[in-house]
Amino acid sequence: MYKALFDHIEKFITLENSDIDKLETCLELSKIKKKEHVLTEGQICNTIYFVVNGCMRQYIINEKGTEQTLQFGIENWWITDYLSYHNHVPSSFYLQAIENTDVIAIDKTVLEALLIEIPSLERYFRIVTQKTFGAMQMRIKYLFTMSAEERYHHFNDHFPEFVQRVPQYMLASYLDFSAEFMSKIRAGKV
Amino acid sequence: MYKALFDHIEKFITLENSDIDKLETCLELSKIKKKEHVLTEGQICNTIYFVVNGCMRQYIINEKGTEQTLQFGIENWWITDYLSYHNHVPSSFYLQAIENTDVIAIDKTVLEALLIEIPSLERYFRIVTQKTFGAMQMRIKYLFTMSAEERYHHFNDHFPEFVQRVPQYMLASYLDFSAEFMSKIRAGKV
DNA sequence: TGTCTTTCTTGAAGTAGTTCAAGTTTTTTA
DNA sequence: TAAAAAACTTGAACTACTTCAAGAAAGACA
Repeated sequence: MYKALFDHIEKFITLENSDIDKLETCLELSKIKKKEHVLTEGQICNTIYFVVNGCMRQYIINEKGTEQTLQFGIENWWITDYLSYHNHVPSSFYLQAIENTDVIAIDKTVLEALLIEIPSLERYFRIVTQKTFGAMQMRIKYLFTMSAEERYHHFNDHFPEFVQRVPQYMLASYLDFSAEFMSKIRAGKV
Repeated sequence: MYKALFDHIEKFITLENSDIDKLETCLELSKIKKKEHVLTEGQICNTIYFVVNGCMRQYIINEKGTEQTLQFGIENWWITDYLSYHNHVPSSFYLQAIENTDVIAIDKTVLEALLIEIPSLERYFRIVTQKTFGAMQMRIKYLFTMSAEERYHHFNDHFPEFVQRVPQYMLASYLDFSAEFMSKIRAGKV
């Protein structure tokens, strides 16, 4: 089960066998049930999650009481609240499983120790974060330049399987429009 | 002039004197004139920029021919197109100085060599990128939950000096509304 | 200093989305 | 397999913005 993570790491750096052993002793697999939270608003986030199987999401509840999904995390993605994690401040977000999900959860103190033991992991996390940041820059571009309908079709063209996998209302909020409008787009009534 | 960067790095890691010497030989200061570009759409981005003095921005030109600013970079910020940088694909963005700006520009090949020579720099970049990513997550939250007027006041409350520093139309597009609407918000006509 | 360019302002008209409320369909659970 | 819960649909009314066009003000530079 840890293999998913080892494989992912080895896309970016080379691990010695001894590193793999060290890593293995630090990791712990955790099963998150659908709808279960691993972080809620106001908590301090001290953990970083690698999704092995399933799907997580980061969301907020706005002042109208509606959930808005800001980020999804599927297989081979890391997900956490980096601001709360690094600045040790209460989180503004919820982190929830939207399927039964297997994650590797690494506690901040464990990770710190690990990064000292295996410095090349710094490189791994640096590259992965920068690439994710690059994807986020593109997402902002799409949010800024495309209409709701264009965003939906663009997303659907690029990730058709994923669109089938999550409730429409979550995807709607991720693409920054209402669930009702999503319905109308899909029905061609717009 | 490099001191700004050394100081910034030492907020996160400790540099040996020998590291500082190594670093110093690799860095090159570059002066970017106001309105000058260091990256235009379609180019591959092979450089990462640390702003010492002045201000840069990342922007696009949308299909109506209007510029939309996606990101600003002021003193002590790194700015680049991470997607183009890592995936070696043409950039979707422009990177431009909006004031006469001093940057430390590090070429990808130079940086790669540097990171091998000074592995603790991986840690520096990892932490800086993750913190910036955290800030970006908050930005998305604000874009999703606040009205145009709220976004303006919120930004103005947090960065009043910066608001004075850039043209309103650039800030308007960064906050994702039109320059005209910005005018009306400021005049209280909304 | 004057001229050119850039930035900001204003109002009127238009529109891409939201909100609400109610009903229907699908999925989950006991 | 029935009942409950979650997710999706629909139309009508509304609104937070955009767009356009034109003029005014401020800033830059020859």
